[in-house]
Amino acid sequence: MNSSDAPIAQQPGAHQLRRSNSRKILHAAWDQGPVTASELIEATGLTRATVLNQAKELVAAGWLREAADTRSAGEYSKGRPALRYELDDSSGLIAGLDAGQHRITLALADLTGAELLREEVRTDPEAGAEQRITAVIGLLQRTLGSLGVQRFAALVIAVPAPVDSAGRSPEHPEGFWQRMNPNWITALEPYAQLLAVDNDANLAAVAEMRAGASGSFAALMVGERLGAGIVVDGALLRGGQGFAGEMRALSYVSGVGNALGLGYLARKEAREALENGRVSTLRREGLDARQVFRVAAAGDLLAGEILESLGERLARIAAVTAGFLGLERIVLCGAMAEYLDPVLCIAHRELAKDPELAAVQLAASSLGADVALKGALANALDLVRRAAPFAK
Amino acid sequence: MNSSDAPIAQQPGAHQLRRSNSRKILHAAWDQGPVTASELIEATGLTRATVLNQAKELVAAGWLREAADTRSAGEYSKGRPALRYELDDSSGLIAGLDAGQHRITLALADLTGAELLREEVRTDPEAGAEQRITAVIGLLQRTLGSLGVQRFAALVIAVPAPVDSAGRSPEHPEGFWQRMNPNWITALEPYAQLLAVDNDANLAAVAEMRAGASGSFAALMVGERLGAGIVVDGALLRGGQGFAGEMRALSYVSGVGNALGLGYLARKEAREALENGRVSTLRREGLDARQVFRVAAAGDLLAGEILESLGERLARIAAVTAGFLGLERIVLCGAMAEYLDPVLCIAHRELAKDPELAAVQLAASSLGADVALKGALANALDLVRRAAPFAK
DNA sequence: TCGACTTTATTTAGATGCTAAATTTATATC
DNA sequence: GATATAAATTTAGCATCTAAATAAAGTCGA
Repeated sequence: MNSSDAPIAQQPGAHQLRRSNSRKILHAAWDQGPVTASELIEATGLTRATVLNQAKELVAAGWLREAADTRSAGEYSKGRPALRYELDDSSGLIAGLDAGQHRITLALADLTGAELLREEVRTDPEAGAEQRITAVIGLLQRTLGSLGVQRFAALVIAVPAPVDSAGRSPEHPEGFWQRMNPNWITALEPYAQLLAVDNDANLAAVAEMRAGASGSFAALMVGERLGAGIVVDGALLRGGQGFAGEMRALSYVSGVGNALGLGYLARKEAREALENGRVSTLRREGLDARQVFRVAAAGDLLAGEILESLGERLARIAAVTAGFLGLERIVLCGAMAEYLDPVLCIAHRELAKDPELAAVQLAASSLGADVALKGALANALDLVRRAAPFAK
Repeated sequence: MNSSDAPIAQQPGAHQLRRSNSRKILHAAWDQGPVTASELIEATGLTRATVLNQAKELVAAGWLREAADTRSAGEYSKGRPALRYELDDSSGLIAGLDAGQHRITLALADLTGAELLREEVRTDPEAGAEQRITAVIGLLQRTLGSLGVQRFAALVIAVPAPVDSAGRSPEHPEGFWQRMNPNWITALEPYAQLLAVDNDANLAAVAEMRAGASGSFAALMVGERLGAGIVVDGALLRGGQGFAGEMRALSYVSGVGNALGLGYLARKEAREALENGRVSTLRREGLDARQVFRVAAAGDLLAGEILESLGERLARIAAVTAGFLGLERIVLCGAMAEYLDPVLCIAHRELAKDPELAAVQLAASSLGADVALKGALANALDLVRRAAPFAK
């Protein structure tokens, strides 16, 4: 009997998860070339009416564009020619940034993931956070400016430090992690719609996933210091404060004892042996891992011994990491991956001694020295795909 | 100009994810007592019309029931009394089964998770798969029969073996894992609508999560053999063939060397010391871990040494597992957890020596000897909640 | 006991985003 | 130009929501 006016306010908001089909359609169109509506119907299980409707909206929103029709594309067909849509790759740029200790590399790609250009600047490894930030912002502004683009659709930054889910790195006694990750997220916020920071090994793992790895595996960076990106059941692990994949615990593993990288150890062992007067074809000038491998291949005894010790070490590291987590595969990443084969052979031999562990596959990555950067790009692309279609 | 009839068949199906709001409402009503529609509006953000509509349907479907109205429940209020709904807990039973080596325990609970009854049968640890299956089926049939229930809404089985995502266990040289998990999923399919098998340590981890644990931690079973349920970033790890949390790799950890449990080692070390003629108040008859702890508390030197060695061992195990994964916490589970304190103290002392590792919290579970069973129940409840509302 | 008041349920009228089916359009072939 | 084909477009209808108005069920004070 309430005859007063006052309408009862009911919750507004809503509209929640509607429009989920436009995402379906966009995703189905993403990685193929031009697609006809019929193919989209097939792929999404939606009705023709829906597909055409949504496709029209996606074109209006700048996510898709109409391509030449089926007939002109070659496939002969009777009947009315089908409309064809393709991803409007000009509608956004994605970026990956490898902010390493000595070098900062920026890679750009379009929305299909095709790389467009790459820029690189060197930095003083001792440089403070401020300097690094201005160097990166300069690089970004220059690149954006020269392309006449406001900002990137997504930017992912690879850093040599643990990174938690919020993009922060824990404190390090010497402040190294803070220097490597001076809160990039807030610093670079103006330059990308979607932004993420991650550990370089984690991004290497992402790159490996994109290249086909699946299930449970680790991407192990083997150069200067060991660090792993760990994927279990298809999901990248992060852990408290981003510590998953940190290799400090190797100090408890017998026959390993530290988390030093294979490259570092190759140099160190060679240098020490030479200082102790060992005979070898190794030269002290320009002594690096590559030289050790080369000389070993030519039959040098000392270098051979070094590789032997590295191989045994690697086998133990693989056995332990894989053992606790049920990893099926360990992929060795970094610049050394290209010439790591001899060490891999030794490690395989060692692993085969314990049949229970033979299940772990150990292999070198085929993605080259810039895996982390590739992973950053892959991750950036993924961010866009997951968020799309969003307003631009 | 095609005036023929032939209607173009367009995709049927559809209806996909609609009705998602009924799930929202059911979930909001699940763990509270009786709830008014207004409270559901608040909790779900939906309109009154929607909430009442869906609630009505959920009542019809047997998931909710109407409870006494607000007024009669005590809270005074003016105006028209609100309808109140509550979970119809009589509408389904969930079950957890701990299918251990020596003992099989069945626990039943209603849909709120309140435990109703527990049954236990002993089994010959050497019994074959067939025998174990018939024992379990007998137990289930008896229980279902006595309650006059067709089948459980969900049943989760805990087994002492690795279990992959399909519920299978890998082959074990002695066939142990197959005996413990003789493909329970297919064997027990008639007895529950939702069915899952998992490793007991994994389910212990689930129980800990239900009890409030979050982030990254491990539930470590410490009795006869070590085994862990590992949770990273809130997700339970499984790994290839379910091997995540297997502790075989401890054979590579210096000062540990094997995956034997603390209880087993306490007995073994005590027995060996006595055989070597060590003086102690320990008695050889009925020698078990508990006795070692008791005697140590009374000042026995030998027992004290044993606890000391267990503590140091535990510290290393914790450091290694936590180190690789960034675990924030390790919870010790199993029957021993209740009296494990002295060993924990020693382990804490050891961990504190390395400040980098002091971040790992080490604690005994407060969930008692039947953690795995509790986890199985929790998991079963979760299965139902995730699947609900489904046809019954 | 009656009515004012409060808080809720119920009803009614759109809006949205889809399906299903009929209809129209664009092209190739004969 | 008629015919066939395969597509786009239109139209109707349905399910599930929101928004707003209306009815109901109780309390409270006079």
